[in-house]
Amino acid sequence: MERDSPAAAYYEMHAYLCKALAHPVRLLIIDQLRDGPQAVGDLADRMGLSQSNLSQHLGILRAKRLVSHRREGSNVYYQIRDPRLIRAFDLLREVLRDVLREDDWLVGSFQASTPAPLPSLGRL
Amino acid sequence: MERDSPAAAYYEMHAYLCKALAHPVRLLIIDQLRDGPQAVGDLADRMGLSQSNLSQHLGILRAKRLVSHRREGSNVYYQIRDPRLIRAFDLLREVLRDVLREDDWLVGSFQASTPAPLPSLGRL
DNA sequence: GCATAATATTCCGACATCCGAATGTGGTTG
DNA sequence: CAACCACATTCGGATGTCGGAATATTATGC
Repeated sequence: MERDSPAAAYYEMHAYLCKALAHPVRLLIIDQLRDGPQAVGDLADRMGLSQSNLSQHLGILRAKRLVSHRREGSNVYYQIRDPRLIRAFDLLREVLRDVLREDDWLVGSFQASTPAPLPSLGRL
Repeated sequence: MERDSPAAAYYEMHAYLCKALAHPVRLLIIDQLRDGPQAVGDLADRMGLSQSNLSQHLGILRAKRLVSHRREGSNVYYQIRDPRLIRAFDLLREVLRDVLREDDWLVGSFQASTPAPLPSLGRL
């Protein structure tokens, strides 16, 4: 494949989109928006995140056109743009479940290399 | 807020998996393995990547259990473990297509001047 | 207009990822 | 075993990402 072919550009953009999924907080946000729009404040409360940090993550999802937002009064409501995003999310989660079932992976390489903790939430 | 709840750990691992998709070269690899196993050397030739770099990316996919590998003679063959990975790949590519159609986010602007902070990953 | 609430953006130090070069490892061939 | 081949791993510097604090923006109520 040529280095700067249109195909290569497509993979770059695809990766650019996927980077939005490559962070636990943003996955949590997507999962929270699964059943409809949510106001930023409510999300922050429920997720136990700082306002600034949540807003930054929402900004990333917004820049990549994965969520849309509208003002309503003094609040801003975010929602998922495309339901296929949820389907992709769920597919990857299924893959993850099977990976975890196959071998004892959790106690192996993962925990060693990722010390980052997270606020809790939600249904699995 | 329990920062180490099982739910949070799940999102962390989900993100850890997604990071494998968050790079154009690894997406290209996944696409190349779509129709069956491939030897490392063939992949390197076809993609025009350095041996070292390809091997590092394969190592990441392998560590996350997204591909499996087997020796055969002096070659090593890689393949996708779970077809749902391909489905997720395709879903996200569809979402990308529509995103690009909605706003004219790409056309002409991707290569010359970046409207939103699109990352330039040097060379593919 | 002023004060306040809700959200966004900027700045910056800490940490993670990327890639090439060099080096290591295991299998094959003579 | 020695020389190669196919591939993996390590090292290091450049570059990118993260999150908190501070600051800016946009509405609402008075």
